[in-house]
Amino acid sequence: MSFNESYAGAVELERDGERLSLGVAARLSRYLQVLTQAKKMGRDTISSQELADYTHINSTQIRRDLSGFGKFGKRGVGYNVDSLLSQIRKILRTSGQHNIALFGAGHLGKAIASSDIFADHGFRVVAIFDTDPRKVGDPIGNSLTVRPYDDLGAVVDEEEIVVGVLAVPTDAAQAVADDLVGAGVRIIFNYSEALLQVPPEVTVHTSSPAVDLLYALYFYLT
Amino acid sequence: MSFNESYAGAVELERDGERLSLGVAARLSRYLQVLTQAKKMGRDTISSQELADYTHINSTQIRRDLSGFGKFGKRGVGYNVDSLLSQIRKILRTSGQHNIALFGAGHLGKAIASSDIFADHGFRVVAIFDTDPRKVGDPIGNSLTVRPYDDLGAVVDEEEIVVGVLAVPTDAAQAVADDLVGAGVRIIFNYSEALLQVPPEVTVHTSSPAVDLLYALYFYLT
DNA sequence: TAGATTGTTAATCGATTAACAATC
DNA sequence: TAGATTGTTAATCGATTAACAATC
Repeated sequence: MSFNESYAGAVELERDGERLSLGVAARLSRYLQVLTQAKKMGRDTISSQELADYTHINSTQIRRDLSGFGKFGKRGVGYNVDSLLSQIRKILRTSGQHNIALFGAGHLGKAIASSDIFADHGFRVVAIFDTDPRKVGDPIGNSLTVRPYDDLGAVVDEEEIVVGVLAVPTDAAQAVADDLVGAGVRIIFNYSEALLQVPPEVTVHTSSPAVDLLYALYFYLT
Repeated sequence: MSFNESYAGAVELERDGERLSLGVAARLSRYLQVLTQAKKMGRDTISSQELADYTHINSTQIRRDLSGFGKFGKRGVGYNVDSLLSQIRKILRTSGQHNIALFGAGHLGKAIASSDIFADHGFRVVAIFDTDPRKVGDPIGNSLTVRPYDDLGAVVDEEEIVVGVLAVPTDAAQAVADDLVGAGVRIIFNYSEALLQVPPEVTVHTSSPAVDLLYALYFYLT
């Protein structure tokens, strides 16, 4: 492994599997999201202040986060969108391809499956399941069709699924979580309101669009 | 105004419009969400450790957050679910009724409109709009029908809309935001990927289910 | 009593912010 | 050069964590 002296901060990242902190990873992801959109809008450069306006993250914090990994900006100009995009992708290791299975072909499942945000960032939704036989075979998004729930185990193995996303009704969520754990999946994304019980080696992340809205409203309305 | 000595922390909250910090408000909302679900599951009490397991917030942090407003727990037992629910609701002032207008009757719009989480917390989606004339009049959720987009101004006035939620395609979001601002709405929730330009007195909160997933995956996968 | 869990302290770490020299 | 914006320092604030007496 070799690296330039001026990227001393990046050493931190590489050193014996040392992870980014949750906070830094979250912020870098948000910069990535804004940069991706800025690029689509044809922007060449962007300043830390503009990133701050869009993310509500303090501009000093942004410059600090970035300068920890190298000198990516030009004083008086800002950051080059393309170059910053590729730097952050490198830091977040988004080059790897990770496969996702989605459960529930209802409104939320369709909304998630149709989003182009995964393709934008190197993730792929490779399967969508539903227990309703009438939905099996329905086309979803560009390239998927709804599969029968019983295929879960086989698909997890064959497609190397690392994440299961639950967009099912609250009272169905625990059963799906159990089956995913049984199939060897260690990361579960829960968009239902269920409080899931899983073994300690499995990580559950719960959030839902409506809950996000609520949380922010509490703040803005007071 | 009168209050018990033992609730000294709450004074902080009442004192001349002093706000909760963003962090505290966010965490209290998450406790509320877990408590609501725990209550539905028939639980009577819950410990700070259980809240920590479900929210991934440190249990000491949780006890600290709560003890700032009063002594809500019983040592050796935990917190009474009902009583903690009502205390947090009081702190977050969720008694008030706030009306929301939703834009976009696609998959995400329908998913949000059908969620019962708003009703659970004193918010109401009172209108859903779409520019597609074929969707106008369609029933959504329990009590709504899709309204024509041109009714926006009138509905904002008549229904006292305080929040506009954008579940529209990215390239349509800015136009809706402009119209909402023109109608006097000051809080916009953006579930599209668009980077919205609004006047300084308007707050935009951008998030989308797929982006949330991305952000957390970066962390869990490394 | 014995076991469990709160409420609280103290120590540490990371986030936030203002300020400003460096420099494009 | 003049204006803008980065990279970085220093000071402050809030979050995190361990530890433990109080007490249910």
